[in-house]
Amino acid sequence: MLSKRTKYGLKALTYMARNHSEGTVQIAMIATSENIPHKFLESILLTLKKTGLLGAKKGKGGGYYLLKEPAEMKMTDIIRTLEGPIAMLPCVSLNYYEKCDDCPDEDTCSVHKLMIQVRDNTLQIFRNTTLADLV
Amino acid sequence: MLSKRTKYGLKALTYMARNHSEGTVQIAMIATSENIPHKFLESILLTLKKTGLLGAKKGKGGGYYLLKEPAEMKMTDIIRTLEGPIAMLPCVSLNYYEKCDDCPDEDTCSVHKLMIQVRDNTLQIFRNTTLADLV
DNA sequence: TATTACCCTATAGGATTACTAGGGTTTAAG
DNA sequence: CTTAAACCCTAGTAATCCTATAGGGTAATA
Repeated sequence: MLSKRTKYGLKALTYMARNHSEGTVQIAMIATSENIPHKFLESILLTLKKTGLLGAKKGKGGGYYLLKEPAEMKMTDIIRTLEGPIAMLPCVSLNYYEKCDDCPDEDTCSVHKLMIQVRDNTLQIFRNTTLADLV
Repeated sequence: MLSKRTKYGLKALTYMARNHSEGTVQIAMIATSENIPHKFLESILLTLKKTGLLGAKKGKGGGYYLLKEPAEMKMTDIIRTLEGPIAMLPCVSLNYYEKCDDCPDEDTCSVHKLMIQVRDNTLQIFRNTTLADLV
């Protein structure tokens, strides 16, 4: 299951992509428009900024803005930033790999093989979808 | 992310499928062989029994056994029993549907559409994979 | 210089996860 | 018919994560 954090983040980014031409967007705008708790959204946009997906301008008339064209922003990057691993098991994660405690040998683990299939499939969708596709 | 509960359950079922010809299998056997905490596994097998995937025989010489041929046991059934919804959002779940609080209209929600894609893809894998494929 | 809007830390309440404890009940074997 | 094996069931618990809020600090602009 996706966390609300990720879902909210995606909705916020989509909102920004829709209003892309109009410069900066304020937290409050997005929050009310997309029904996201203000302070929660604030922390989400902050992490998106830290990972280089968003830029921000302080002071009056400030706000957040996309650092890349929507068509350049892949789902893989967004979701990994907000949610973490895309894989369903740590032992099949490309970016957050971790060995299983119980499994003596990954190559012969049947669950491992199955989850690699799922991961590859999901990854293909996320790689081929950009923010522009969501608008 | 899959819970350990689901992962352990899948491993246990696979173990049972491998030793399918030999009648009942005891919890202790599976637990030691697959490195699963005994009592935890007990509760997992219990729920698999309640949903009709496993049968059990009490008393000396008893144990658990598969109620269907491995080739008849679909991943969808197993995973839904142990993990719950397969979808990444409640609003795209077939079996555990729930409306989102924030979303006024699902049909125009971009995140919704994306997650339907992912669900359909994952579902196709799980529908076409049986316990026999894992052995 | 006042206001706006982002920036940052801390934390609280609730849910979920991964177990563990402790015993009850049924069944088959000796 | 007794005993021990093995499933059955109910609680509970420590740790972690999730969602969200509080409260103020800082930079920039009008």
